[in-house]
Amino acid sequence: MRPTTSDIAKEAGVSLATVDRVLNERPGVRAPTIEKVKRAIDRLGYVRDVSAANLARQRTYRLVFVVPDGGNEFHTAIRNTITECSVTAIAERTDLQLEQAPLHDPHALVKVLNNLDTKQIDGVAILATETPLVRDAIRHLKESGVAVVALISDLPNTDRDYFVGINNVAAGRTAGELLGRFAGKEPGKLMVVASSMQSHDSAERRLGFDHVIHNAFPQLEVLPTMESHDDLDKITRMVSRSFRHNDDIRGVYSLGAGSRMLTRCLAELAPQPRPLVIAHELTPHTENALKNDSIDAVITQDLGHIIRSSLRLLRATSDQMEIIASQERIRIEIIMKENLY
Amino acid sequence: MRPTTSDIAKEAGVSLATVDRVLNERPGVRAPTIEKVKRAIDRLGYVRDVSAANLARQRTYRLVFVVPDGGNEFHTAIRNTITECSVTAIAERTDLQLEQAPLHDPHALVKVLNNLDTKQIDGVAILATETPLVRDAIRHLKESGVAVVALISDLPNTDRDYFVGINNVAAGRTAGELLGRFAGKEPGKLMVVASSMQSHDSAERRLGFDHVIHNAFPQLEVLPTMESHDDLDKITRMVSRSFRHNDDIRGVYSLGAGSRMLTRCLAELAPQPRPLVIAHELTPHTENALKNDSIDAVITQDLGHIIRSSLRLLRATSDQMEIIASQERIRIEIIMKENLY
DNA sequence: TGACATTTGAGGTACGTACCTCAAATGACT
DNA sequence: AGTCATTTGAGGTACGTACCTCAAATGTCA
Repeated sequence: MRPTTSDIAKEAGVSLATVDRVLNERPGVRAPTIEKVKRAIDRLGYVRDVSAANLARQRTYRLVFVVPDGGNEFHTAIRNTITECSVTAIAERTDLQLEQAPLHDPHALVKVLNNLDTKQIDGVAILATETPLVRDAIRHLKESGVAVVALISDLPNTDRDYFVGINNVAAGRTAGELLGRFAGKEPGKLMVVASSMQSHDSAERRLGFDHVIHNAFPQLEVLPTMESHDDLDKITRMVSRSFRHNDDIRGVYSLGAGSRMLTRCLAELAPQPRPLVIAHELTPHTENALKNDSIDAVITQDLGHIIRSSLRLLRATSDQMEIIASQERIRIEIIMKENLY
Repeated sequence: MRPTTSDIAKEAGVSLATVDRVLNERPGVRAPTIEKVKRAIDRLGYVRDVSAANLARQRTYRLVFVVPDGGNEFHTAIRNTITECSVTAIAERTDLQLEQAPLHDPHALVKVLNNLDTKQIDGVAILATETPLVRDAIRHLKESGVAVVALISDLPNTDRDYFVGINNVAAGRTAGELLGRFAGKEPGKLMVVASSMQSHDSAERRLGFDHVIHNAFPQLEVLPTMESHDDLDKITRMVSRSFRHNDDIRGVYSLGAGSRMLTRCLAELAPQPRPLVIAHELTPHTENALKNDSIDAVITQDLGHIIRSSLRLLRATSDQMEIIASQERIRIEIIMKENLY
């Protein structure tokens, strides 16, 4: 049987109330007494029964996810995953609230963050790009005792507690290795398309990609990044010009999540047989593209894992509990037609 | 606030005791009353507070994992993962017990299974090959009210409640697609090595592999499977003979987890540049092999996810709770040097 | 030593559910 | 209508922890 608080009280030779004060870090216990209790806890191997504790505490975790509104199918997928998780989260006494803010509008985002009632909230998960304004807003949240995690794109110079997502340099390297190996020995050029190089992750992916291609596949030349800014006409013009100027394009790397436009304009513009295509983020669209062979591979991260990991981290942080880092690592996943299901 | 049993009692116009009888399927309630209560449950969206229930019930889940002893580094990794998980499982009122049985000795396995005290146990997770004896033992467990899941290798013709692992045909297809694409257009032969074709998973992987190579990469020829039976001399002889007879071996596919011997004998026997190598299961050894470029890719499944998913499924089954299938799917992961970390 | 603050103990209630007992109400059947 | 079995209600205790109050014990300092 697991030891209970009373067992500790007996073992330490103190009363239940004192054990309780130590366990919940309530004031009014002298240092030596605290030590006595802690030693008893160690000796008996006591672990607090979280279920009973939450029951007694009537504890419900109130967590907020702040993610971009509208945007591409990836952002939609994120919002859907959060909504899905909020159902099962109820069983773990966790209320999820979804807040949206325009992706490239720091002011709007900060307004959302500052409007959060820090008294009511235990943690916030944020998917955004880092700006000084955002840094200040996060500092304010942390100072109010709210746990903060960065989602998918890290906010390294802020006070966030954790980053939940993949290493984007490594993701770019993975794309490079895959594309390089698929391309074979013949020389050729690689097109790189992003929706915007504003965001940390795109820049990091490009970095990793270039590095691997340059070192391991020198026969391939990486062309400058084309930024679509989510504008179909613009990207069509750029891609079309690129194909006219370069007759030996072996592959295309889509850095961001806006692959929908890319595949559409490739279908029109690309010579046959089409160049290799590697994109990021598994969405209904890229899934389809894999199935009908218009994309060769997708580098992705499991959104369900990301959200569930965020939940665990936010809860643990606001309870000041320890976390097992190895169980929270998000893998860089490679999805091809055959391991899609 | 979540509705409680008393809320249901009020809503249904019955007493708390009756609600309790319905919830816990105790006898002595007439059908129409049961209906009334169930409708109230639906109307209020009541979900039983599992923590409180377990607390009241003094419920601890006693689960047993039966996995192969000794064996290769993959089996060691499984045992380690189970041991790791058993620590965190305590916080969820779950006691894990690890039982070992020789991999290819059905009698020993069945002895272990039959020795389990079904009165004391809530669920069993089994990693084994299917034989009639095993089928009977599992039936017996199920009849005694024990939940059963098959781990990693399915036991399709038994009474197991769930299979936790990847689709091995798809895994073989993935290996095929990867190897085919890496190999390029030139013709060549592919060596396939397994520790034993006894096990379902090896056979299924081979099936998927052959299928993809045959249809998508007809320039490649798949050689007959070589069975190592975990014998280094034997596998060395076979591989050596194969290299002598075939001068155009482009790739090697290691079906099972026994890649350690394979890479060792490839290092000695394979011509330079070495053929492509794809193996299964990420272990310290394959991880190392990826790092020093003696393997090109590893197809794997996340053992942590598998164990944790098994825990959820076993607990849910023995509580007769519903499962969210989408959250329990195990992905076929592709690991290369760059997404290893 | 007395006054006072701090620390400790004792006891209580609460959380939501499980499970028990006993009495009361209801229904079925003669 | 009376008997009896079945169904329902009322009330209780318990699980392990949190958090509250009040009294008692202990320590500190003048």
